[in-house]
Amino acid sequence: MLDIRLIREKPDFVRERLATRGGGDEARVDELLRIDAQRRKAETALQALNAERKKLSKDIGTKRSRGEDSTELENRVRQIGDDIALLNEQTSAADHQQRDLLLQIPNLPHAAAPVGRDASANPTVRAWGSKPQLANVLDHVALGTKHKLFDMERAAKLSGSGFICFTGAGARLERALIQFMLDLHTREHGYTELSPPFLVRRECMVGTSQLPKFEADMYGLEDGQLFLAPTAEVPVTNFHRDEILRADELPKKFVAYTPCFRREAGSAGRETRGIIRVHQFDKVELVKITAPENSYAELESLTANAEKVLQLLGLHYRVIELCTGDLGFGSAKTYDLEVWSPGQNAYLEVSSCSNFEDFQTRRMNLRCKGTDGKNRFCHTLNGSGLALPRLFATLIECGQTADGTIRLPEKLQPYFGAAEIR
RNA sequence: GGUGAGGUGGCUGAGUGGUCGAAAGCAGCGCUUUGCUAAAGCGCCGUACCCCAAAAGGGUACCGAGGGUUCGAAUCCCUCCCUCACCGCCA
Repeated sequence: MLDIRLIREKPDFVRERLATRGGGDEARVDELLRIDAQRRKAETALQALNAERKKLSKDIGTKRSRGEDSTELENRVRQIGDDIALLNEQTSAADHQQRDLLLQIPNLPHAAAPVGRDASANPTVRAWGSKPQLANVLDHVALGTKHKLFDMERAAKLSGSGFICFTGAGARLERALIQFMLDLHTREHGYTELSPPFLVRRECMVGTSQLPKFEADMYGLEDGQLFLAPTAEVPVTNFHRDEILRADELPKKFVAYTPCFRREAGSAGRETRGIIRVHQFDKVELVKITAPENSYAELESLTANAEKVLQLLGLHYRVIELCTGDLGFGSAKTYDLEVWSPGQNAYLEVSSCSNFEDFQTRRMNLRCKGTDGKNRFCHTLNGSGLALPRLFATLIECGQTADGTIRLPEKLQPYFGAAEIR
């Protein structure tokens, strides 16, 4: 959520930054300014009336205690009460209107973000490794079928299309990857492991900005209050919601494994083959809560932490920075990690590392006390470390050998319990 | 799911209709005293928003959340959330 004061004081700046996203949100600034002015006007009038009522009510108390007649005062206060009720309604209506609108407006892209319309304008920041030389490449679907690593048809029988059921060695490989990544981030990178609930309240979804705008993409329970978490970002970032953290306990670094549930409404057709895009997938997520001045340095290290997974698995990848038009709703700056999939003959996004600055903490009222004793909104960051299905797919594709076995990276072998899948 | 007891400032905890944004204690900050530490004394010590060009200053709201009663609500009533205890059910 943007700061209404920033919008009030620098409307042109806000319009200009929003315009770089290409979503047309800059057009809402004027509406917001109008509501803000209304709100403040009503609030000022309301406060004046409240002050008067407060004073007169005390006078009534005084008069009564002296045994004097206070009927006239009471009538006056009663009248003020009616006016207050009216103004109160106006004030809270304007207040809600303002908040509702603010919740719909995306974050401002970082000043240095590459400006562009869509993914084609995303610059590559760096790359690691090189494409493997493979002959007669089978893609992950063929490999998975051949080695019985997952069963798409039976998963559809259970839950419909877009679901996957890992089987046998495939299920074990999935589990090994999760364990491997959790160990790496907790032991080598200093993250605290969280195992959060997968169902989260509506407020949490608003806090991390999945709601109100993207409700159609979420799985909600019937009561409308609980949602299946679309990413561990939601429960983990909201862990400290409504708190004031001490400066000396920052940054908070959390890692969590959870399944992720997404309707992916309207996304069928592209990049949906096999297990590339499903309604439920596993992910290990990194989350940081930082002091405002450190968040960009923390984004670099968080991204490096995610990259480390791919490096240890020996998978070729590139890091791209999202341009303004491709940036997620709440993010000010995002790096995507894309791993090379020989089967898809394409790079696949396996991680998205973002700095939300105070966009989320404003929504969830998460602050920290500065050394000057003043409360400030923390900055939040998150990144996949990593998403499982695409990593799984790439791993088996890259591990395929001429003799038909799938060779696993050395680092993973102790977790899987074998060097290869036969 | 049922019954009962609760939710007050960083913490403990008083407060059942008016002068209560809220006693007191602890923690924290400043000053005084002191050879150091300690102790004692004094003062300060919540958050958000509004007015003001800004500062100074002034004001309003907030005692789990939201409604209601009342001239006036931390205090009375209703709904919800949460915590604790016991019962039921259950991996």
